[in-house]
Amino acid sequence: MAETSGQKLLDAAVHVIRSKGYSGARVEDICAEAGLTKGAFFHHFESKEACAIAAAAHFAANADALFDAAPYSHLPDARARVLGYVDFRKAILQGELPQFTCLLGTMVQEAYDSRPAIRAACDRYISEHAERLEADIAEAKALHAPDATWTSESAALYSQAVLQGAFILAKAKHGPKVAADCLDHLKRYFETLLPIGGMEHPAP
Amino acid sequence: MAETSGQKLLDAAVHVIRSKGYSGARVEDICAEAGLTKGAFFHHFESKEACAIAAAAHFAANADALFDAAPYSHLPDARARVLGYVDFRKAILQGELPQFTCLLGTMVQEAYDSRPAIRAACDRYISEHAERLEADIAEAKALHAPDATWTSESAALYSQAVLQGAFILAKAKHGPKVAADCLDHLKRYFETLLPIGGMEHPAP
DNA sequence: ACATTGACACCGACCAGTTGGTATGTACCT
DNA sequence: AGGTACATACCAACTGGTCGGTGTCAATGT
Repeated sequence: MAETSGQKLLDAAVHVIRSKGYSGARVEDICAEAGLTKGAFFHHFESKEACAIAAAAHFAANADALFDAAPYSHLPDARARVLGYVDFRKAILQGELPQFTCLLGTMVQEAYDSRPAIRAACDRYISEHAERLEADIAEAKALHAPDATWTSESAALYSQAVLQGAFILAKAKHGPKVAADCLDHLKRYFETLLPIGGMEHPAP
Repeated sequence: MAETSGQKLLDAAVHVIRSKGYSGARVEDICAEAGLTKGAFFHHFESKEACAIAAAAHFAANADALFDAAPYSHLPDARARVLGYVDFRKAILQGELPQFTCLLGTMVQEAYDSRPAIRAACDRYISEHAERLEADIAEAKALHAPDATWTSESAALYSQAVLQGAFILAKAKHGPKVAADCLDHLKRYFETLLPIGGMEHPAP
C-alpha cells in the first residue's frame, strides 16, 4: 500500500483541522476524509486529542522535509538563506487556504487554554521551526550586523508571527494575496536588518 | 442597571470565545459567565452564530473607543501617531491572555470556511481598524517617504498581521513577552519605513 | 388610589440531533 | 491458532435550540 491507514488518518486530520479548527473538526469528518471508519480511528489513536497531537508532529515533520528540500536552504550565504526562506514561504502560498495555512497556529489559537497538551505540542514545533531559521539569522547577523541590539531568536520568532498573522488575514479576506504582501514587508525588514555593506553602525 | 443583560451577554461572549474559540465556546459557558440562563441568551440572539457576530461588532466598538481615547491618537505628527500606535499596542499587553488577544483573529481562524457570515464580520472589523491606521501611515508617508514603493494600505495590514501573529505566539508560549518583542521589531520597521530625514532615496 | 391589562425580560425544564468513545464481529496475515 | 487491522452497531453524554411559564413595570380604566 502506498500510504498506510495511519498516515491517511494523519493527513486527513491535518486537512480537516486546518479547515475547521480543532473543536470544529469532528472525528467522523476526519474518518470520511481518510476514507475510513471510526473503528480505524480509535484503533490508531486513543482519543481525538491524541490524534491532534500526532497530527501536529506529522505536520511538523512534513514541513521539515519541505524546507530541507527547498533550493534556498543549500545556498552558501547565510543572508541569502534568510531572504530565500521568505521568498520560498511566499512561493508556496498556492492552492486553497487549508493547503498552505499552519495547523499549529490554527490549533493553538483555540486550544491554548483548555488543552494544555495541544498547546505544548504547537509551541514545541513552532519553536523548533523558528530555531532552524534562527541559525541562519545568527550567522548572517554575525556577518552583517554584529553590533545590532536585536537578537536572532526574537527575529526568528518575529518572522513566524508575521507568517501566522498573514495566514489570519488571508483567511479573513479569503485569498493569499494579503499574505504575499506581508511577506514582501518581512523581506524588506530583513534586508534592512542585515545590510549588505556590513555593520550598520560602525563604532565611533 | 449599570449594564444591561444584552451587554453582559456580549461581554461574556467576547471573553469566552477569546478563551476557547467559537466552536469550543458553549452557549451555556457564555450564559454562566454572564450570570444568566439560556432563556436570556435566546431571547437576545436568534442563534449562537448571531451572538458571535454581534460580539464581533461589540469588540470592534470597544476597540475603537479605546484607541480614540489613547493619548497617542491626538499627537499632531503623523509619524509619531504611527509609532505611538505600536507603543500603545505593546503597553496594553497586560493581564491574562483572553484580555488582550483579538476576538476577530481567533474566530476567523476556525470559522473562515464553515461560517461565511462570521468570516465577513471579522474581515470587516479588522479592515476598518487597519484603515484608521492607514490614514496616519499615508500622511506620514507623504512627509517622510513619498517615493517609496510600498503602499500605506499594505503597511497597515502588515501591522495587523504582526499583531495577530504575536497573539498566536503569546498563546503558544503562554505569556505576552514574545508579543512585546514582536512589536519592538514592528516599531523598528516603521522607523526605517518612515525615515526622519525625509525621502529615503532622493532622485538622481 | 387602586385594580386590570399586557408587553417585555427572563427562567429552566425539555427535546431532538450530534458527539466522542466503546463493544463486538470479521477478514486477513503469519 | 492467534494477533492485527479494520468495519458495524451502538451508547451515554452533551449540544444548540424550544417552549410554557413567571415576575416586573408602566399604561390605562375607573
